[in-house]
Amino acid sequence: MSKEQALSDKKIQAIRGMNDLLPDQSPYWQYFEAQVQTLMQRYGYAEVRMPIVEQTALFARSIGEVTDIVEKEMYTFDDRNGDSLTLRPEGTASCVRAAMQHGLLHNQTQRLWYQGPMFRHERPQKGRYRQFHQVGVETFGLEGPDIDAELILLSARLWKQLGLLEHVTLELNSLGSLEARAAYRDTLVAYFEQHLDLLDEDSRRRLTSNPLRILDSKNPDMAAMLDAAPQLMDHLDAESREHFEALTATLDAAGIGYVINPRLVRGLDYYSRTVFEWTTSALGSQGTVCAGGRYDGLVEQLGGKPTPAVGFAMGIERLILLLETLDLVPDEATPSLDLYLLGMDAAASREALLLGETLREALPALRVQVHCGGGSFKSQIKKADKSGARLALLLGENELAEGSVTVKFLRDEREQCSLPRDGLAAALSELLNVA
RNA sequence: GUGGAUGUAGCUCAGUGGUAGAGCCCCGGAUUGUGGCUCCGGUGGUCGUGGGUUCGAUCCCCAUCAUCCACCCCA
Repeated sequence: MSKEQALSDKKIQAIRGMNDLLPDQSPYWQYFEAQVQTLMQRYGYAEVRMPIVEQTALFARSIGEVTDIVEKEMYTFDDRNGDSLTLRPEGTASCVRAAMQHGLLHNQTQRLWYQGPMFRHERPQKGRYRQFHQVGVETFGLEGPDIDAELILLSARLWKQLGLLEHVTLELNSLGSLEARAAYRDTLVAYFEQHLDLLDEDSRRRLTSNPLRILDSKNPDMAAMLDAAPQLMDHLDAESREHFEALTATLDAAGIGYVINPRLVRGLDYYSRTVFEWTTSALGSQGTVCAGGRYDGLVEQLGGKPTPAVGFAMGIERLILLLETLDLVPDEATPSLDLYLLGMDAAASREALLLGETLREALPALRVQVHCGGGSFKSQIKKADKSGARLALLLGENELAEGSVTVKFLRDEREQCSLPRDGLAAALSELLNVA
């Protein structure tokens, strides 16, 4: 079978690892996004929105040429003029680019956030998709540990709001300054080279690409050797140590629990000093729900003035999965109808449609659905019930003749009643307690 | 990229080498203008796709695509 034939015969479906968000799920997302938006406003962070596509070089230069993300996970293609473009695999690089390009970093500090889709060509799995969504938070121009602490407090407040705080763990580490990190890296590589025979295949590969990540290995055969490896914490420069100690002291004072994980190494090259991760054990192997750190060198690396920066990103799919798993989405997050209007015949149906408009005009908070598509009276009432509405408003010949509506209580044991259409809004407002 | 499991109705799943079933959903009826419960009836499937073996394949074999789980990676 030719490729063309295969394409034409095949049902068209979504790209692997890229999901549709359907009506039963969208309320969860709206709930989460609303929580995030108000939280950011409460901390004085401003939203930015960047394009989904950037020049490939932006990611290669920021994330690191030899990381897995850049080497084999990016959606990269040529634009019609031959430029190499890439669907963003993460948001920080774009955000830095945007902030630099528009002078947001010129002698000022910034607290920014964004959200949107990211793209990585990985094998899909629970909590890991090729198009996934992140909320990113980035701050610029602030070098002290106070802003590191603020970001962690902000994220902790979000977990608290969502009811997740007791289900996630904060892991902390410091990578030291870029210089200290580079020196430690050399020490570590030297150590591993002495124990080459103990390294598994993956780790040998990482010896040249990202030796720090070997520390993170799950291979039990390597555990003893890794335990004996030189510790990052012992190789911190004095300033980084001070920075880290100030951060933990602030977290202690704020009552935020954490675990210092000397093996916590973020995968992206641009991190230095503080790195942290919020993890959960409730999601299987993709347990990192939020992660970030300091990247003081990145702005300069991308051609800007040296600018301290810290940020983090949350994985929205993972957080929503967690909220679902733990049944933490409140019922109010799924909005239900107040009224379902229906008419017995064509004339009454048209009247119902118009009455719906009148009521929405008078009571903006009212949630009203008008039956469309005809059908028997009985089937229309069934639909009213299924809609979840609290009341059904029935219109028929009698109601049209006397200018009334029949109000049927769908959720209460209460006799239906007749109300005049004059002043109906006021009567319903009282009945439903809706403004 | 590697390993394993699974693809049958819109959904959740039975099933057999002789071209298919249940429950839920949906539609209609029992109830001339009244939902939820009950009863009766009905719509709906190229058994993921392509090929092979066979008189005959949804079932056996191969390939492919998709989903899930783990590795890897990471949010």
